[in-house]
Amino acid sequence: MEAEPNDNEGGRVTSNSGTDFIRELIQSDADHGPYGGRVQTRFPPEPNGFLHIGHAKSICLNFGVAAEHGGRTVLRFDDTNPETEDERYVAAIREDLAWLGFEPSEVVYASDYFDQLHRWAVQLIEQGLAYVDDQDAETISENRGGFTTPGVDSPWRDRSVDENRDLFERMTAGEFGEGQRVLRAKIDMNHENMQMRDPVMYRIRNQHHFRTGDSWVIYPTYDWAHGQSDAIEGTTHSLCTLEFDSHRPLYDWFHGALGLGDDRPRQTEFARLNLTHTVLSKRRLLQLVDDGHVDGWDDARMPTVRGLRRRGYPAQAIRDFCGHIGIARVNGTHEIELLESFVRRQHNATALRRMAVLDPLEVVITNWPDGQTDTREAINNPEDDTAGVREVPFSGRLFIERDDFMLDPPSKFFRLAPGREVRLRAGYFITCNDVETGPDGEVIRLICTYDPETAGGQAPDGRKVKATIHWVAAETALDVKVELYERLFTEALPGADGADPMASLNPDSRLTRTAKAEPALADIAPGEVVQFERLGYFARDLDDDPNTSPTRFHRTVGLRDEWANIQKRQG
RNA sequence: UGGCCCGUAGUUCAACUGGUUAGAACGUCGGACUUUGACUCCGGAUGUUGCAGGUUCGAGUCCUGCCGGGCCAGCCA
Repeated sequence: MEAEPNDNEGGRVTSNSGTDFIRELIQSDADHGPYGGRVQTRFPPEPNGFLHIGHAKSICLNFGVAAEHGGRTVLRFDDTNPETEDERYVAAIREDLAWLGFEPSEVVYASDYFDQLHRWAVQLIEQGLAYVDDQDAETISENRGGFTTPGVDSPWRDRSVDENRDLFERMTAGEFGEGQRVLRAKIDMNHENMQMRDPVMYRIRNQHHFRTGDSWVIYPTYDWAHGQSDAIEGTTHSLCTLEFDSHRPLYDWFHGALGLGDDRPRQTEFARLNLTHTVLSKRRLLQLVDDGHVDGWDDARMPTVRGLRRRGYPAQAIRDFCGHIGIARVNGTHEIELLESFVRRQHNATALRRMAVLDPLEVVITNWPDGQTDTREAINNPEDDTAGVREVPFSGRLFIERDDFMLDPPSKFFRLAPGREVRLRAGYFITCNDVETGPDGEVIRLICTYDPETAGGQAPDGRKVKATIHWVAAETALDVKVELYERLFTEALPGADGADPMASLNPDSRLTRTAKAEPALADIAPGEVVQFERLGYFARDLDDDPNTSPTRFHRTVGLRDEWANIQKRQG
């Protein structure tokens, strides 16, 4: 693995260093670990929500490291809690995973292992390492103790093996109500690690499970199901986020108690992804949806895979980002700008160019032959010779961007102003001779002339212009709805210092405009991303009717904008 | 309050496991180029490696103590 830092060959970007502590561990295990060179990972989502960019990091890691060693990655749905889980999430997760570009070696469910888990639970009971507790949830919680106070043994902790076995079978058979009894591991109520104070293995839930139906009324907890599922599948490296660090001793304890061999799975934790100006917790995302701050899980402002997809973020850019940010044990927050830079890099190479005007200002060309329409040829993508050219209609009445004109421009402003000449991209040079203003002094129309000698954009006399601006011919313009997005949260770290994250929700995170666009925009398919010249990348809505002219675009990300920086600096 | 994890440019990560002047990306600033103020190219700035001691010829790396942040007391995952 001699990857150069930030190697961008073939459009694939490697991580900062090309390696990380997890890859080093796996390499070492592959060389002389207990797995005989085998590497197997798993991605274990709970089917109760949609995948987001944080999951993408985990997916890239799990699938990435396995692939690097010719290993396998299992997609395992962690369906141990029928309360919130549902089939529809399974479908969505599989779809998102495929869109991200990953194919699992196998698709399984923790519920596939319910029989085995149950047999193992009985085994632990017989070994005297698990017991049925009759205490209710509140009492169990009280008796668990605190960080500085030891726990109190349950009065049912020393039941006989026979009684435990009998009670557990009756739990399984549905003789008791929810919350009446649980199965607990018998470890140490005085352990300094709270996870080891006799954790619950099974609880009673009289609920219909979307896969096992009504055949079970007891369901394994995460701690009991997860590590054992890993073991059943032959996972070698169980990679999870930092908050499970304190669960690792328990993860290992179960395997040890069951007498698993040295080739049992090992858990390694890494930092979850955080991104500025957004939230990534399931709870917060749900809140955004439920409170109607966004249209749904697939709203283009959501950091969900579906949201990013609608927004026009390419899977490749997401993968490159995940590969680049690396893996560490430090809980940090990545700047969303980094993700955006990968999105731009990708689209710059591949996106077709089109012209659209978001805030139209009318331009009348006084020396243009009345009623005549000309056709200009424009390059589809200067970064890609194979993308070809297209025809753009030109006429005596045009729209340009309101921002591209100033009545009284500062010295740094290069664009159009009274008496100034600029180039219309792929068109002609035009000069502004006069300005029509409305009652409040606002500019409503520019009176210009064009230079017929500058067709194609070059002046035969060699004179230069300081700016090239985009434009659209009025008569042939398409009206399209364009969604402009700003940060979902104004604060870089919503909820920092204990604040309510929702307090920094940006009320103007979406701005809808009706843009004037050139006719060739009709060539763009739903889901496809184009560059509106000088403005940014825009994705045609996925649900737009492919048989009609485009009606809706989402701004994926703006272009880098030096002029905006200059303005910002000068206040 | 106890235990565990973690502190390296603004941000995220490197630093060949104790060895020369601590690097890169994104961001930022300046310049070149330009029919996108984009892209590309060149260059600059930003570090008391959290702090204080210690070991050593030599410490970002090892040790001790502080400080700061995160996680843990669900029958959630």
